[in-house]
Amino acid sequence: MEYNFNVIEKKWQKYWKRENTYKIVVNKNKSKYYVLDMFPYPSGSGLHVGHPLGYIASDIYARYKRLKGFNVLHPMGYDAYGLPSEQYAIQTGQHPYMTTKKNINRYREQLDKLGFCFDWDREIRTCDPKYYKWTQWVFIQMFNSYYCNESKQAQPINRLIKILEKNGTKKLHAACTKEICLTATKWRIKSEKEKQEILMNYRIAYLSDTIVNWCPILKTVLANDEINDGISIRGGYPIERRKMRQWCLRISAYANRLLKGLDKLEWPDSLKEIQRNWIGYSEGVELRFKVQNSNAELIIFTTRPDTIFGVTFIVIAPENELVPLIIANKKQNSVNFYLNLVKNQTEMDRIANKKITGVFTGTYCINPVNREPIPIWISDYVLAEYGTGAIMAVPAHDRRDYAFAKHFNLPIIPILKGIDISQKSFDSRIGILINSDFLNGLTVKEAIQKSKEYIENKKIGNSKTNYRLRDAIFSRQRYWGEPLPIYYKNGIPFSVDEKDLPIKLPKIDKFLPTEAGAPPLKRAKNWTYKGYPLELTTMPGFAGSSAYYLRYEDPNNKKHLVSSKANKYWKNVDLYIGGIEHATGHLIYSRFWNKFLFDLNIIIEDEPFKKVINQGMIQGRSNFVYRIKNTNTFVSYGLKNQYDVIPIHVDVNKVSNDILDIESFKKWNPEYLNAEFILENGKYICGWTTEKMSKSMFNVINPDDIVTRFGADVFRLYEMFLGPFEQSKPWNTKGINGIVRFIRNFWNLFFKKDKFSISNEQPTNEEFKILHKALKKISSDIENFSFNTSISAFMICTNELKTLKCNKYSILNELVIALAPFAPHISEELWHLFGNKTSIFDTKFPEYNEIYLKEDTKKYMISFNGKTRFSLNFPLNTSEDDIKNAVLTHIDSKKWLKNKIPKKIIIIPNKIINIVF
RNA sequence: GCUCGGAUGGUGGAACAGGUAGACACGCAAGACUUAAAAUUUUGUGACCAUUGUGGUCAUGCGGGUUCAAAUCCCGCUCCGAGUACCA
Repeated sequence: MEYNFNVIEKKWQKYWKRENTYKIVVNKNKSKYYVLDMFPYPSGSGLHVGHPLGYIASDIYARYKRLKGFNVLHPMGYDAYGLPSEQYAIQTGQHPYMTTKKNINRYREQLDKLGFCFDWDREIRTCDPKYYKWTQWVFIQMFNSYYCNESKQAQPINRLIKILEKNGTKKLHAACTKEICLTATKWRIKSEKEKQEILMNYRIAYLSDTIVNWCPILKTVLANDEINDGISIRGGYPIERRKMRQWCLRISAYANRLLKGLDKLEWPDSLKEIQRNWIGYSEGVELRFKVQNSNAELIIFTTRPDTIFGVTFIVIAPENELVPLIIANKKQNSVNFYLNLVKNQTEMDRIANKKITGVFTGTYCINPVNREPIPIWISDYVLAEYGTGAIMAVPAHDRRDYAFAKHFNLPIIPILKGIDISQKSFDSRIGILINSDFLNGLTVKEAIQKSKEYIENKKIGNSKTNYRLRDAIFSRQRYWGEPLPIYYKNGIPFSVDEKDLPIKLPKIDKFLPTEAGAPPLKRAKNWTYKGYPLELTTMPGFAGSSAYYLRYEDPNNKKHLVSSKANKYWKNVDLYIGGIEHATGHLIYSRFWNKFLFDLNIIIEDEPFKKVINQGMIQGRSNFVYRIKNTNTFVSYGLKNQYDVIPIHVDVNKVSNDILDIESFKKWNPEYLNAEFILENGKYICGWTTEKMSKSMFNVINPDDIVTRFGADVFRLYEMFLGPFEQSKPWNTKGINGIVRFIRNFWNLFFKKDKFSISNEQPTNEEFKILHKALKKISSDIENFSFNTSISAFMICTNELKTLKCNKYSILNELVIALAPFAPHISEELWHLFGNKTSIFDTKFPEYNEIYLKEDTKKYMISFNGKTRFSLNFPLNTSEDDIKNAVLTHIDSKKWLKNKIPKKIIIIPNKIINIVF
């Protein structure tokens, strides 16, 4: 009987829906397993074949775990806030909610066709007020918390106020924007406004003047992970650096925990490495340099205190607050000129201009170790936001300082023995110190240690750990995002009362910023709370996705983000599947939110995702035709070198197995209607290459088309068979026939002349062996995410059973269950043909049994000098001597070995016998 | 620049811990079936040499090394990919 996937797939999709097969509830008798996909942003163009890759893998794994007896939570939802809907709204006036809703429906339709086992009752959308109520709620908790460096966790801001009232800032171990010194008396006499400003210095969600990435075209601020090379990732617009008052999250306070936490996670090493680099741990010292003829002190951070005798100048960032205090009178003009120059360049200019610029302040400071005066310079190669925004320059041992010194003709003092610095600096940390007084003769490592001790003993500085990780800027001057639950009373920000959440996004007539440049929410009527104005900015894209996994655990809870009962059962995500592009964005922010909620005792795990797997990208496979220059003649791929040709992208849907469908190509574009073709072997062969899947390259494959032609099961199997899950690979419909054949062969095992025909005979040992060998490989491959090889095992097994004409129930029943995670529809159909009345997913995954895999003889490879020649079988417990003798006899019988005498015979039990001549 | 990956037939890729390199699949070639094509099916398929057959030589980016034995471990290089970048 022909396998009619159209009928069968629809039938079972309806059945699963009707029977609520995938509805999951807490069940204390079963262990939980939480499989999560990174939820999609529903874009207007729908899914292409690359999108479902991760969903298929998670679906297979979730079904597998379910069959293994776990209570599997496998939800899905939508990350609904985003720039494209907003841009579309600005252009068309259509409310982004409508666009988003339409896109979500389209996504759902496409996802449903693939037969996933999501529990749709738990669906969430980040733009739903019922959901973003909790995003706002977490923000309020952050606003009302500070980070205590002593207990290493978030604490209520009221606790901080009590400490300030009692001791001032003296014993305050709190993460802060900048160090403040204040006595309790002084704190008490501050005005309410002043007090609130001081608290802002400590809150985890705080308002601050920071240098931000401003995109003048989008009229909004962007985070570091939202830009690349000075250009916004969404839209590709240039970025400027501006100082603005913004809401920020003090993620930097968690830097150390975020770094340490990585060690116990089962994440890909590359992903962990990216996060480690992004957090950027560096250990060094902070040194105080007194400014000559002034009370000012410059604090600089260095990881190389051993180079202190090589310091020949100091450089501070143009934005450094101390700049006005330092400039000598006579240099006022030239410094101002330079500061203006720096201010007016965009981020892109700064990156593009590798030019060395800077200006001398006319002022000197004193090297705290050797008391030498050192000139202070200003240059934009020093960043205001890292360390203290000032560096000690050691041109002999730092590439950038070297370039600067050469450019402005400043002295260069080497402090390591026997190095050549005539062409470039010597940056590596290997060598013996010279020119360095008490450090002379030490290795760099020893010198770092000794200089550190010296600096601390002399009280001219202290040890310090710096992180590269910056606080997250949390304000966006946009409409389509969660409103911040903040209102202003006399200019002082207060958080909205929790019982008044959610603060719903107001209706506005236009989605653009106002003419005066205020954020779009300024357009809203009555945008107030208790009569006071509400915050105008909205939350960034990562807000809604930072704790969404918790909401799936208890999606309809009106009182809590997640009940402790639900959280105690479902805990955190066991397996999280998604792209590596979220390494420095979503995956860091969620870890931070999660740790914060953990500190507040709202949840019981301090990491959100135990195991992460990154799926590879599916690239497009573009096809080309070759047009002979200035003609309408196209030449086949193999002959193109004989002509002067221009390659042209051709729609991959007009090509099959790289052979062009000429008629369909002619109709594609009126220009080609009368085209001529130079063929090879009667065919027009197209060239091909691997590129990103995109409309402009005509290489987009729509999963709907594949499903229509081959069915969802074949599509699922083929995506997994394409190659290793974590590797990027091009889509190529060419090989799909292999899967079609496999499914047909598999199906035919159950049928004889169009009739379902299964025998109840006892299988032979050989048949059992075939089955159990496959089961062993399949289950271990699923556990290792090696889906392609596990499908190979199915193919081998199917072919072997086909050869044996085996249609025995005991064999096929188990095989069908094993296939169910991959091809749920066909398996469910066959399962019901066996006479079962419940879903196949309520049964148990078959265990393999070693008994059937046992061999009575052991195969030994016989190799000469390591090169394998032939193999011999020996009964299991043959002694080494017997084996040796047998081998020697065997060699003797070979004519061509007559004159050779073995020097040594090495026997590796059960494996190999190597004979050395 | 720094960090992390990777390189295996015509193609996608197998090879668990160093032990038969190329599983499985695509493609290709030849045969069967067919008026023909498609589909199906059988056989072959790393390269080279030899051949009635058994066989032999070379092969996992390049050059070395360790080992009885290396795609796998070590050292050096080439190329490709990813992340990050005046982070002091």
